[in-house]
Amino acid sequence: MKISAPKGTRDILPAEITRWQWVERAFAETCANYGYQEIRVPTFEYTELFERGVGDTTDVVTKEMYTFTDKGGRSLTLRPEGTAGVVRAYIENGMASLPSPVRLFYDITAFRYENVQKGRYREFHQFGAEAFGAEGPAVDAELIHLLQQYFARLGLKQTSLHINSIGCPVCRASYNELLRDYLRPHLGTLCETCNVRFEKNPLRVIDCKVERCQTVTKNAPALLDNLCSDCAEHFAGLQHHLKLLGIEPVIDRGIVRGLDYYTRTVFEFVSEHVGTQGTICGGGRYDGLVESIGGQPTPGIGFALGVERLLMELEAQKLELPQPPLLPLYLAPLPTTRDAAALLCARLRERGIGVATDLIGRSLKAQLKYAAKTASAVIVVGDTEVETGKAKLRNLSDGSETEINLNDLDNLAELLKK
RNA sequence: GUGGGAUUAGCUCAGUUGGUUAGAGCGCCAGAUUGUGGCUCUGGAGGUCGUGGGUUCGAUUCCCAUAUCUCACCCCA
Repeated sequence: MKISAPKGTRDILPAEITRWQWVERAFAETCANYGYQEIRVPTFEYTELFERGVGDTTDVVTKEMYTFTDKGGRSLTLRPEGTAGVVRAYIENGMASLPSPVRLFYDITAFRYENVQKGRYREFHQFGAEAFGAEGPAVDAELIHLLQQYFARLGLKQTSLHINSIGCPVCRASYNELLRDYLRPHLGTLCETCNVRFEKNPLRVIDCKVERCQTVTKNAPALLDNLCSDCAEHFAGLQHHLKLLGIEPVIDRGIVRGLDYYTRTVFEFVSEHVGTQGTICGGGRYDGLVESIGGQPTPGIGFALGVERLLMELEAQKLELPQPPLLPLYLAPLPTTRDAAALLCARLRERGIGVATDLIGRSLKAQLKYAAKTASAVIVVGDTEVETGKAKLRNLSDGSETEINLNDLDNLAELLKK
């Protein structure tokens, strides 16, 4: 045991792969119901894409990227999130000429160099969806409804939807000045980080967790109350659509989001179980992103969902998760009938039946023990059975036996499918 | 980047006030009159006690460093 998996990575073993496949499949099917099509984009991109797309002042870009130089001297980066790559693909492949809006979803691994803790890894999985070309709030509501339906399908409860609007560049700029004016007299009270935030992105001061910062910001003007009329109308429209769909959001002025590209609508699905990593899913609108990466001005909105966090939450809620299936049949030969069993096994597999037989010369007793753990039925293939063709199919869960004919494989295959 | 806890068999963990061949349960493999599983009994395989230094006659045990895991801050999914 010399080499272990790198820090922040983990193996997903057969014992848990079934639940992964389950959430992946449910996500793909839910997206399909809403007209979202899957897109697969590269695991690494030119570093510049993330610097421009995610924002070169964000923690994700400045401190957490896996960046390297390849043998051709290019600076490449393992994707820290999915949106930038999808936007790049949208532009590069001329998808703007497709019928609008363009709806896409993805299922990816992403990479961030940061300290590991509960629900957070250096290589992690995200599901996401993006919609391009729709400006009005209806598409915002569509994505939120999609997520709500996905969670319902999985049986997930106790997650609440938090929404906010962080405005457009115009109203955010004027708000930032308003906020700075409010904060300036209190700079001495604010923590060190917040003094940096004051210059860089004063919005973030509001969600600082240091107590003395919170007392300062308690009466600070809220961005939500200082939106320009277009943004305010958009946010009101979103609430109207959500109400129409029967979704009740929590208006949360504290949602700010750490990625620079967000505009207007931002939202999170939050759980109470996962502790401080309670945000299972986060997303928002990014109306300026396509243009800043070099495309035509195009409104866009999307979300990313942390798959590890989703699975943790499903477990925390003690929901019944699918278990790895047992093999339908095990064939137990004796030393004299190994060839006959091997042939029978192959013939059944050719008919699409999941079946296994002994490969290592185990005793009959040991084979039955093995079968009890790995299969749901067993047939002992002995000399008598091979000669007469008559054998017993034993159900390993209740011990019941059924007479079968080893020469009538189609019939046996039918029986096993039940 | 900062701080707390941990690291002994595949897994969950004992243990030694520093002393010969380091233990248990589960799991795995095999056997209990050589054709019938789950229970029981018996036996077996499997460990450089995370790694590297130091103190000591002697270190799994004490000290230092380091790695990894884990939890939290920050940030994010």
